[in-house]
Amino acid sequence: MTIEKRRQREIEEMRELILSAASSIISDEGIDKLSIRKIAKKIEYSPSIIYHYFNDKEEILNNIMQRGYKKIVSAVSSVELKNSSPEERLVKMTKNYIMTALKMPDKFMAAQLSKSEEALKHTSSLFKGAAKEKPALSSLFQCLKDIYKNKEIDDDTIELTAQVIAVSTLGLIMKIIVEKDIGKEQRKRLIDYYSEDIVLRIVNGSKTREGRKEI
Amino acid sequence: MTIEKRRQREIEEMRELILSAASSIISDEGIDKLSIRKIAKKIEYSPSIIYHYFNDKEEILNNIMQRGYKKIVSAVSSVELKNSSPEERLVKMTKNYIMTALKMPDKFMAAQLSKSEEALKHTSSLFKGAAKEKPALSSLFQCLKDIYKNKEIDDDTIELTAQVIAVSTLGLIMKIIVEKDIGKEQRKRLIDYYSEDIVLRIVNGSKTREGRKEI
Amino acid sequence: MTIEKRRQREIEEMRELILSAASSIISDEGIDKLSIRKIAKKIEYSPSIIYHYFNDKEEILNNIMQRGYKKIVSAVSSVELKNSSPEERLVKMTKNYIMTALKMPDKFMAAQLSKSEEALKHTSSLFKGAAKEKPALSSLFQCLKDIYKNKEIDDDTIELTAQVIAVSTLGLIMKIIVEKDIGKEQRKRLIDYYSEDIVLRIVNGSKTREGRKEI
Amino acid sequence: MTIEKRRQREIEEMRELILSAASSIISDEGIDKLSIRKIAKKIEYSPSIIYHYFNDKEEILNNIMQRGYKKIVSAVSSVELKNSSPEERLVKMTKNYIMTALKMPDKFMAAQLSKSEEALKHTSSLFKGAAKEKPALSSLFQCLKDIYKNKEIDDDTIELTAQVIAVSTLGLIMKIIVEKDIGKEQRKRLIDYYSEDIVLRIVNGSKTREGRKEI
DNA sequence: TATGAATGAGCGTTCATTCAT
DNA sequence: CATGAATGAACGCTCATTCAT
Repeated sequence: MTIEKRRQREIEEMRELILSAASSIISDEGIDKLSIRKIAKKIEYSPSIIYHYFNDKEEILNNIMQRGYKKIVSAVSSVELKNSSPEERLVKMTKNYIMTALKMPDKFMAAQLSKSEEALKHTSSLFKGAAKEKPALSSLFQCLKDIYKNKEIDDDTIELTAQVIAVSTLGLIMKIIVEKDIGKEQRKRLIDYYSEDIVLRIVNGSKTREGRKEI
Repeated sequence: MTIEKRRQREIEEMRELILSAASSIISDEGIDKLSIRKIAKKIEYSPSIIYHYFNDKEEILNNIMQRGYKKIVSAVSSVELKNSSPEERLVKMTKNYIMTALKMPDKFMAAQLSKSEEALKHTSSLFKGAAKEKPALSSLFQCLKDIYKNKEIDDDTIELTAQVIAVSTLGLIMKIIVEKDIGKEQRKRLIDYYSEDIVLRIVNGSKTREGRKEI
Repeated sequence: MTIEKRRQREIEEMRELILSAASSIISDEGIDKLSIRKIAKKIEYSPSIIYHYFNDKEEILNNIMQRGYKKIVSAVSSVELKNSSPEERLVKMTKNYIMTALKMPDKFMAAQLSKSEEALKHTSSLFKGAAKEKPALSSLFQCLKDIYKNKEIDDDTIELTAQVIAVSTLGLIMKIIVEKDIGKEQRKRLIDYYSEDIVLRIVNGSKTREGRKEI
Repeated sequence: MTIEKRRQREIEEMRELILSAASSIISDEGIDKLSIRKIAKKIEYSPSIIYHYFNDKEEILNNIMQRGYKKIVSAVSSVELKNSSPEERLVKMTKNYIMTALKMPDKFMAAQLSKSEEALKHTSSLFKGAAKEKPALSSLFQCLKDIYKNKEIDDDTIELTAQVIAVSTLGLIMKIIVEKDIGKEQRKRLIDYYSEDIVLRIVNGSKTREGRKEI
């Protein structure tokens, strides 16, 4: 039994090794520069051995992506501050999302930018009804509903708002990843300002000064 | 002199020919399917001649991207509705930006996601002081200044806001590109809602309901 | 002793298992799609174990082919219709040969077309004296001798005739295999016409119309 | 003009070089062991250059085969001995066929044994009506008609006879190629006996001794 | 006895690039 | 100015085989 367990562990370790090598190549050179041979060179094994642990290149890519989704989803969903206002939760959620994504920039980018069906199964979030299907978006949607509970805003609009917040945040994350040299301080300024101010303005704001008076 | 001028012109024409061929390949097949051979076939010359006009493939790509930036900059800057409010200008700007980017999705993505120094020279916009250096961001910054002209908001914050709006818009654009099958209607809904509502909320909004009342 | 016998039997069983798996792969996908891995998958063992029972892939192939020869030989030799004329036996023999070969087209082709020494040891039949060495050809030779028993035809010529009949039949078989889509009906027509008419003409026929009259 | 002609010639030479290298590999190792890389090694060029002269491996194979067909067809069709009997023509035809095929054993085998549609377009000859479509078979068919002109034999049967003669001859050729070491003398014996005796027996022979008497 | 890890060679093909002409 | 010949590296992938356990 132990021997089999050890083998299982070794397999898992090798898979991990391959995946992390792949991840780092993606982050260094971009997803379409990833090649089996490069992975092999990086882990100092022959290319063929990779096919012992994965069926093909796509399986490797799918694995990298799925790990990303899971972390993101749990980062967003796990915000359960019971005694806090929905606004506070929204801020926390946004920040969690950003921070989690920034901890795995390569994988995150790879996942979010892939147009493959496999990837889109997880990452698509702009279609009508996405708030019901996509776990991360759904958490955001619920949070917005709480915020709007005393107002008469239809679900479609709330979903739209959730989608826009999601993609906006994504834009910030991506740019922070791409512009890798902006410095910690500026990075913090942007993230804090965005998640503590901008997001709240989006949900609470009114379009114009005049509009605001009317409320 | 004239003969040299003609030569210069011919060179420019050939470069033009090559670049537009390359552009159309990128539009048709995506940026990573671009190859020197395909360009050559399209312009009906031999592959080698291309190296008379460009040092290598990268130079071609850089040129194409620079054109992209220019289009974006002019799309954003050319909003000169003199008789309109700055808010109206902001909306128009945002929409122009989105629409222009969506007309050249592959080039836009490639440019915005490249971590190469060449690309970052044009696309970086998150560093402190970017509003003064980057033409497109500068236009946005000016617009915000107009909106805030009666308020006491320091330039740093306005720059931050401009940066956040820029990256948010970018996020929307990218997601629309990646999720290529959301349908025209939903696409329009998102773009309109974002540029006509959300962006205005960002600039005019207050953080909380309570905060808003105080204004 | 018994334990060793059992081991021997188990080894033989395993070899059998491997060979029949290989055979079925060859039938399904053709001889050049046969691979150790596929055999291993089919018998649900690891590829390496196969090397315990065979030295290499070639040994497996040689074994499979030898079985083929045996089937052919027995198909030809087993025609023991005691009460029938040698002509009838010849017809039966030819048909048996064709039918047996067509039941294992890939193996048959591979064997007959291989120029390897191993293969030629079994398949060569054109050399002088082949009728004495090669079992299948020998059966044919005997049959011809019976047919010609009242004529004065030297053994060399009879051998030559046997060889020619053998290769002719081979040609028909191969073409039927290669032209896999001729249809059952036409196939039957060809086989019947060849084995019931042509072969008899070969053995009994005379060269020219004049010649025939003389008989 | 001359320069272009020279270039054309050089291209043709290179194609020839590639094709003959490919041919010799096929004859040495069999058609399914042919690889672009082996060709390249044999002609001492890089593998990629081959793609300057041929679009892909298949084009090379098709070329090899088509050359074969043409030679065969002309070998069979060009027998125009006006003052000779149809029987004499048949003998000559058969011998020409055999000799031509044996001059390019590799190509001939490759063509006749390929199951690819491309190849079968040229080599298939067993289907009903083949005598009308296939040039080589048609020549043979005409020859048989001349032989049978005073007898009442329907075209279908004549076609069948032509087909059987064709495949028989093929069988002889193939075996002679495969058994490459039978020696010149034996080879000649077989070819002469087959084309001068056997073939005539096939066309003129009757099934049984009794049958012959009836004629 | 049987395994799984690992290798190295090979496959067809595409590519950016160089160079003599 | 423009060409075509040529290269060498790289791609994903499959294979027969070896070896320590």
